Amino acid sequence: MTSTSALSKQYEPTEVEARWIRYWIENGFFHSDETSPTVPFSITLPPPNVTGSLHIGHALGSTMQDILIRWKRMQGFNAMWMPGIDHASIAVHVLLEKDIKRRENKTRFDLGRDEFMARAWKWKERSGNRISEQEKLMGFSLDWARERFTMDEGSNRAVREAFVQLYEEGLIFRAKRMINWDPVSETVVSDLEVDTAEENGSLWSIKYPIVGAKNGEAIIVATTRPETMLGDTAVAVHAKDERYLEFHGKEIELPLTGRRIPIVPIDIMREGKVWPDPAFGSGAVKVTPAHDPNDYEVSQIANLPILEVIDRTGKMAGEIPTKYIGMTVETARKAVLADLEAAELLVETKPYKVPRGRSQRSGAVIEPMLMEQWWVKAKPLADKALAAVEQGKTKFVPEHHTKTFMHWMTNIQDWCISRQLWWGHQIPAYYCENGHVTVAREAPTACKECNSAALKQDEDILDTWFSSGLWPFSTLGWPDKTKALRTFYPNDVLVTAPDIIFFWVARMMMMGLHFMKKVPFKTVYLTSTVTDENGKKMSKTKGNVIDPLDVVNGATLEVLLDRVDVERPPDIDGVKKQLKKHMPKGIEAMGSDALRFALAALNTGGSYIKLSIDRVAIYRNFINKLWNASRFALMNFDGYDPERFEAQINAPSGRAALGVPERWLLARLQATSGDVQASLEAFRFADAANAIWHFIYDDLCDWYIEIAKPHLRQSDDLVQDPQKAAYRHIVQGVLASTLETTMRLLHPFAPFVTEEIWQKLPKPQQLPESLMITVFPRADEGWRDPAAEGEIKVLQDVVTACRMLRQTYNVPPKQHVDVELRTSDDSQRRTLETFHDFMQKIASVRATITGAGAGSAAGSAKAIVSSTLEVVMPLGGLIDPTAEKARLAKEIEKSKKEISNIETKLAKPEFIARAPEDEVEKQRSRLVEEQAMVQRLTEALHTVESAR
RNA sequence: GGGCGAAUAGCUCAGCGGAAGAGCGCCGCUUUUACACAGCGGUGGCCGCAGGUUCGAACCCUGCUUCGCCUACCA
Repeated sequence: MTSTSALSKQYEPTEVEARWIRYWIENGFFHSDETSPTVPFSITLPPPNVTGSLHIGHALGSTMQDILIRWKRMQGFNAMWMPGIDHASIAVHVLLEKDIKRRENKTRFDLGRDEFMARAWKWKERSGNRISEQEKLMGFSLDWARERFTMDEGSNRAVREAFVQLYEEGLIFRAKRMINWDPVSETVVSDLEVDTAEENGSLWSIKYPIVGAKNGEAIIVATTRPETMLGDTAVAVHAKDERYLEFHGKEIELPLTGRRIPIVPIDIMREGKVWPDPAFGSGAVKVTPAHDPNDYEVSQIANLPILEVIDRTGKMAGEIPTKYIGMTVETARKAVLADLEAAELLVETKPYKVPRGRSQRSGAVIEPMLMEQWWVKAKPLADKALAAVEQGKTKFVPEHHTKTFMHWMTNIQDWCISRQLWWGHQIPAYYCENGHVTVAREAPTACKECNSAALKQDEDILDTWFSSGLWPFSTLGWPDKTKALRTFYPNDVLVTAPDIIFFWVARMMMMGLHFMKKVPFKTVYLTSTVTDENGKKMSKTKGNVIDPLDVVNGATLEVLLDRVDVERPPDIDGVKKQLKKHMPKGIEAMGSDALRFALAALNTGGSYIKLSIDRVAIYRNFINKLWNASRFALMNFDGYDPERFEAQINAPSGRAALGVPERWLLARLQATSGDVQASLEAFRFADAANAIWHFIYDDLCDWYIEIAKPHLRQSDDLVQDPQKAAYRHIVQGVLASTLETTMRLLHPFAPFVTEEIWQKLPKPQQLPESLMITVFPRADEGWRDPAAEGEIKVLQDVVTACRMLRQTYNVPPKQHVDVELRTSDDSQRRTLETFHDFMQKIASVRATITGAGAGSAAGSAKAIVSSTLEVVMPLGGLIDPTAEKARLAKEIEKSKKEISNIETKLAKPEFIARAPEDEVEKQRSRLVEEQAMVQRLTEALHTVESAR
C-alpha cells in the first residue's frame, strides 16, 4: 500500500518530465469534448510564427495559459486549449529569401512561385514540428487533436469566405492610395509594419527660379529628399504669407527637368497647426504627390497632377531626364545634389534629424508610393469593437491597456490587406481581359460581368494578420456552424503580448464581432516583457537570450557556442564573446517546473520581468525542497492506512483527536487554498505562486514537519502505547493528506514534480489515476482555527526568542542551556506545557515553565515575547552585560517611539471624533501592550545593571 | 509633438488610506534520522522631490525631476 522506495536526494527533472508528458498525452487528458455537458472554458494559444522556435516570451505567455487551463480543468470545467501555428507570411519570406540568397545566390524570382512555395512548405513542416515538441516539453496541456495551421484547408476556406462576404458588403474594396512600399521585399506593408525612427540626415535648401521674374527671382524650398524634386508638381506657400502674395498664380522653372510647375497658396490645418508653416525655413514647400503622403493629400485638395518617379525596386523612373533613370534613390540623391550645385541652385546644407520608416521585417527604407491595393474599410468594424469594450464584453488585464486599445480603434485607418508576396492566401479575385473583377469563394469559370472565360486570379496574397483575425473561430470550424464553435466560442481568455494589441487583438475583435456577432474573448490578459537581469531586451547579438529549453534541459557553453556557428548571425565572434561573458559555465538543467514556477512567481503584473538563470535557480531550489519534504514523508508512512485516516477525518470524533499542530496546519492549508483561488481569479499569478511557496517553506517544512518528527519515529513503546500509535497514525495522515492537497494546489504551476510525488503518496483508492484530473482544492472555512493558530504562534515566538538569546550570547550549539519560560496567562502556560518537549529539542534548551512574579537571577538575559510572556536565560558569566544592555535599550527605544506615536494620535480630539471606533480601540490596546513591553524591558535592564 | 507607465531595503519587486513587507544579497552560527539546491539568528528604509486633501498618506490629488515604453506624414 505504501511505498518507501528510495528517492534521490536531489530532484532529477529530465527523466520524470519525459515520462509524464507521454502518460498525459497517451491517456488523452489534454483532450476536450465539445459535446460534454460541463461548463466550457476555452483559450486559444496565440499561434507561434512558423519561422521561429519557442522563445522565453512564448514560455511566459503559454505557462500562464497552462496554469489557467489546468486550474479550470481541475475545477471541473470543460477546458479546451487550442494549439496551432501561424504561416507568418512576410517573416517567412524575408528569412527564406535570405537563406536562398546565401546558399544559392538566387532571388525568389529566379526560383519561381511554385518552387518557392515548395520550399516554404518544407520549412513549415520542420519548424512546426519543432515548435510543438517544445510545447510538449514545457508540459503545456494543449488539445493536440485540434491542432491547426493558418494555411490549412479549414483556414483557407474561412479566409475566402470572410474575404468574399466583406467584399459583398462593401467592406473590402480596391483603391489607388498612398501605401508603404518595401523596395527590398517588393511588397506593400501596413502602417503597423513600419518602424519609424529619427536618423541622421540633412536638410537641403534649393533655389527654385520663378518663371518670368526679373533679375532671377526665386523661391527657396527646403527638403530632406532632394531626389524627389524630379517628381514635384507644385510649390506650396501659405495663402496668407505676405512674402509670397505677389507670386500666387505664377510658375516655377523646375530645375534639372525643364518642367514648369505652379506656385499654389494653401491654408490648411494639420494636427492643430497651420500648413505650410510660414515659420519653417522659407515658408515654401515643394510638393511631390506621388512619393510623400503629405504632398499627396495636398494634391487632392489643390487638384495637382501626380508624377511617379520611383519604381517598385526603389529606382528612378518615369518622365524624368534620362540620365537619372535606373539610379537608386540614394545615387539619384547625390546626382541631383551635384547637378544643383553645379547650377548654383543649392543654397544651404545642414545636418538634420530625419524620421525614416523602415520595414520591420526586411529593414529596407520604406518608400511612400501610390498604388492600387485591396483595403478593409476599418471604421464600421472598429466601431463595433469599441462599443463591445465600452460595454465591458471584453476586458483588458492589466486594465490600463484598455486606453491604448480604445485610442487606436478610435483613430483607426483603413487596413491595406494585399501583399505582393507568395507565401500566404492568394486573393480570391479574378480579372478578365476587359478589366472586370470577379470575387468568388471558388475559382469562377466566367467573368460575372462579361462572361469571359479568360480569367486570371489576382497574384497578390493577403496580409498574414487577415487569417489571424479569423483564428478564434476559424479553428473551431467556421464558416460551418459546428458544435465546437457553439461550445468554445467566445473564448474565456486571450493571453498575449501587448505589442500585438493592434496587429492581432484589434483584428480579432473586429472580425469576431462582424462574423460571429460576439466578442472573440471575454478577457484579454496582456503579459509582461521578459528581459535579462539588467532590464535589457534579449537579443541574439547581445548574447543575453535565455532559451527556455536550455533552461529546462541545461546546455554547456560548448553547445551554446556551436549553435552560434549553425545559426550564423552577422557578428559571430561578437555574439560568442557575449555568450562567454554572460554564461561562462553554460546553463545547469533546471527543469520545466522550475522555469514555469519562476515565470509565475516573478509575474507581478509590471511591464517587465527581469529573468536570469540565477533567478530560475531559486525556484529550482524550491522544487527540490518540496521533493525532499515529500521524500521525508514517504520514508515515514510505514503502517499508514489512508482509508482508515479518511474515515477518521470525516467523522467528528476523528477530528477531535487531531492535535493542535494538525489543526493549525490544516487551517493554514485551507487559507492558502483560498489565497491561490482568489489570486488566480484576478490573474495575480505571482501572489498565487508565493502563497504556495510560503505554505511549503514556512508552515509545512519549517514547523509542521519538525513538530511531527518525534511522533513519526518508530519505537518499541508504540506497541505498548496504543495512544501514541494512534497519534502517529494521525500525524501520518495529516502529512500525507496535506501533501496530497498541496500537490493539487501546485499542479497548474509545476505539473511534473507534483504528478511524480502525488503518484507515490499513499492516498485513498477512489482518487483518479492522474493528479491532473483531480479536483482543485477549495478553501473550506470549516477548517479555520484561530485558537490553534494562536497556540502555534506562541510556540513559534518562544522558540524564536530562545534561539535569539542563544545566538546572541554564542552559546555552543551542543550545549542545552536552562531557560525559564515565564507567563502570567494560564492558557499560554498550558500551551507551553503541551509543547515542552518539542521546544526543548528544537531550541536546544532545558526549559522550566513558571508563572508571573518570580525574580530573575542576576546576570540573566531576557527576551520579552509579549506583555504576558518572557523568556529568561540565566547565563552566569556567559552574558556580556554591556551587550545585553544595548540590546534591551534598543528595544525600549523602539517601543517608546511607538508609544509616543500612538499617544500623539490619541491626544487629538479629531482622531477620537472622526476615526472609526474600532480603529480608536485598536490604538488604545496597542498602547497598553507597548507600555507593558516597556515595563518588562526596563525591569530586565535593571536586572542586568544590578548584576554588575 | 501626443499618450501610457514606473520611482519603496544593496538588487528584484509586493503593499495602494489606519503598526514599513518578501525573495535574493550581506554578516554570523550549524552537517541535527528530508533537503548545504539546507537550517538558524541577525543587519538593512527621509516609501524620488515639493505642495495639497484627510483625524490619519508609501497609498488619493496637483506640480516637478529622473527613467522606461508605445505612438506621430512637419517640409
